[in-house]
Amino acid sequence: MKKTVGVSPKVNSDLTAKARIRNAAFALYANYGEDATSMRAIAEAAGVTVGLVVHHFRTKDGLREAIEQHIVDLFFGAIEQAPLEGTTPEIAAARDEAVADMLSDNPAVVGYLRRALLDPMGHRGRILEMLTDLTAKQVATLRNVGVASKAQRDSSQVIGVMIRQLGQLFLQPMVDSMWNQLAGPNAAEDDKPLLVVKVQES
Amino acid sequence: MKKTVGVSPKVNSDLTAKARIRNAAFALYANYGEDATSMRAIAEAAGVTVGLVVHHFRTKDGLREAIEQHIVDLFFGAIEQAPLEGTTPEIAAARDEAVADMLSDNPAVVGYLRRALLDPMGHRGRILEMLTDLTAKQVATLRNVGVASKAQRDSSQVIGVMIRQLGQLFLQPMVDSMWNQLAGPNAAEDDKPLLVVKVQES
DNA sequence: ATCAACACTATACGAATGTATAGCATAATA
DNA sequence: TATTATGCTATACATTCGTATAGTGTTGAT
Repeated sequence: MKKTVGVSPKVNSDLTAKARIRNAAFALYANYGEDATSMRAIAEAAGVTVGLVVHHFRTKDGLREAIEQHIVDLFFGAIEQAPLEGTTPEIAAARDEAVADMLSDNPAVVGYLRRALLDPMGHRGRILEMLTDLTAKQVATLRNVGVASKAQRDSSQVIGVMIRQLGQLFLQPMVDSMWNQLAGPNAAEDDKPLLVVKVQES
Repeated sequence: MKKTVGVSPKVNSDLTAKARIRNAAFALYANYGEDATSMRAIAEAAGVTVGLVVHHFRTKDGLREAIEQHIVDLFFGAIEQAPLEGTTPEIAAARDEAVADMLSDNPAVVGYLRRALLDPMGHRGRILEMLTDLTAKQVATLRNVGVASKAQRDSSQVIGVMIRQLGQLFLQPMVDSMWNQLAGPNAAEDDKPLLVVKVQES
């Protein structure tokens, strides 16, 4: 395997064709959805032919698996690099911020997850399970080091983390769209109402 | 394996074929999305042939327009029948409840709107604009009768109404899915964390 | 230098899609 | 009763889809 230690993953031209294909498909899926994205559109966006897409990923299912694994890697990388020092809320805040930074660096993640998670039952992939598992393992790890608050049940805390980090991102487009229609495009951004999404113990 | 989604055949049996087709398409779109639903699947679910679908709605776009108009009618009908008596918060509560009842009677509305509203950019229909308009007009009407609270700006209140009524419905499946995976299918439902979605003045 | 593995293109095929058209039966209208 | 409109079926067509296959050039190990 050819290594791609170009250290600049943003520059697409330095990437292997396989990575370029995955990135192109990722962006298209995030913007238009998997159903509305053809293999030919992916190939064209990546600057290759359809045959090469099939060669590297075999099927469209394989392509989605690669994309979803990539998303999990991004989450893992973000959480991993958050520092483990300070008080419990400080640690939680640091982890939340690391993930928030990753999401803002990779907008396709938000778009893809919004589409995948709004359809939790019928979705063909397993990205929600994978991310829930990842978050649960992280919470468990923190607990074992004695960091996390033990006041909440495990499940509640995991759900809280996911919803806090993703819920707002999913609903915000709806708020923005309505705000644009109601207040006009040149209204003061400061007046836009603030969206609050959280979960609380029942 | 032929599975009927959403619509009970009893209610369906004395409807016109045109209404049956719209209802079938509505339920399928809500469950699987428009892209994943073929005209032939709609025809089969409605017990007719493809030709009749085309005969009544011309194109797939026409079918979506009919569905979205039907949704607006359902909202309008629900709001219209809410009583205009009592204190301001009582009126607001009555309207919220009327809409909540309608949504619980028509689960396809929730499913359809979840898909349409979480995908505000790529969506081909105009259902978000239509519903925002409808809600805005309702708020204006109440204001003219001197009912609504004037503390909030118009836009904020409209967005608040929409988000309160729909936001939770959209995110709840994600919470449920995670709760199932983390706590198991036979965990006490009472322990499931509560989802909170709201907007506040900035 | 040879040979095998790999990256990649080109073309083709069957299935499924949205839509168009022609025809049939029944009910309304004259 | 004759005619016209309407609800509906059946079939066909062009396009697009995912995927399979065969082939070309290039790289890397022996």
